Amino acid sequence: MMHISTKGEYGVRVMIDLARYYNKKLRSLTDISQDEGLPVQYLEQLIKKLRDADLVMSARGAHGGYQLSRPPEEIRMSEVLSVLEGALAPYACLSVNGAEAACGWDKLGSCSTRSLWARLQDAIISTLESITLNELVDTAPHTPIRMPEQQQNIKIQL
Amino acid sequence: MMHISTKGEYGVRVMIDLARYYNKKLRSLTDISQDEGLPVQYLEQLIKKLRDADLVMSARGAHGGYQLSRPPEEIRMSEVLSVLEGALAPYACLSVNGAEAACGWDKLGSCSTRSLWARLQDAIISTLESITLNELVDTAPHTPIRMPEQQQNIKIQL
DNA sequence: ATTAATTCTGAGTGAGTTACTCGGATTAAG
DNA sequence: CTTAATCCGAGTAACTCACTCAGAATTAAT
Repeated sequence: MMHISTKGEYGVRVMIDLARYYNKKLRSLTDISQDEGLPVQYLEQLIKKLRDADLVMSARGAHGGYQLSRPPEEIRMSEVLSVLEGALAPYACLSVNGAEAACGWDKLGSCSTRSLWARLQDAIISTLESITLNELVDTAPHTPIRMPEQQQNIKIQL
Repeated sequence: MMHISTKGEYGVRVMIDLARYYNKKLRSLTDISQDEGLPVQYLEQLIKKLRDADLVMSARGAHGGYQLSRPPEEIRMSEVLSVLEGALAPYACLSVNGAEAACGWDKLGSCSTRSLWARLQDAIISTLESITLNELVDTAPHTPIRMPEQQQNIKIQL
């Protein structure tokens, strides 16, 4: 029911790749794309978000590329994913700063589902905050691969 | 980033409504629709899933309607939401019976993001399993309302 | 200087999903 | 027989996703 889009999936893979080369050398998108098996031009879009959020730094021109702007152990998955998937709660029910306006139902005094989504959100956020980039690097042996067949969303089964 | 669609949101609201009338009387969709402020014909689709999953029972004809097939305290939100949102993990990375085939990357020996999604899934499932219908009924005072403005997805902010 | 390698940027696109609506068939109560 | 309800399948406008395309800007190496 809940799914991570390829933005999140690919973006995390890019971050893991960059973590492997942290403090070693710059990584170009074509290199990342080949080693991780992901479409370059799509990655350009994703990494722009990561750069805007100051999670990665870039160097332009020949022999340019990207690198993490912080050590992997200081990068939490909550940050990475909220940047990639574009977090924002249009329904103020779930806005983080509770001061925001209420949703349509809430204004009328009874938002029966609010506590449900709130607890779900808490669970998601706290687990993602508890996982840092270096944990993922450690568990994954690095063997460059080719791209699998056409991608789709990754659905999380309940 | 992760969002609950109106299927999940509306479906939960319907279940809460039915829980309020559990063992009292049948509830017709038009009644539910008016009291909860939701489009009838859309609810027809949703409640079909709930019935197929044996979460609710129906009676046809005049004075027909729906009722829960189990007491609210025996209905977990994990059940309700998986029925409504249609759970299935196309990427076997996340299939519940671990015996399934691996995803494209996994076959090649390195699925670096697997442990991340697995931990996220665990968190989501366990929180939803821990919440039963009657909890939501208790916290929400019942005041029939009209439909708010046009609905959209409910996004969960990170 | 020129070329090649790279980041950057904006626009476009085909396929799929979402959130519904429409039209009607079936069933049962009064 | 009429009315109230569940059932069922199809259709649709708007949106999102997962990309691609085309090209401008920047820099290193030759």
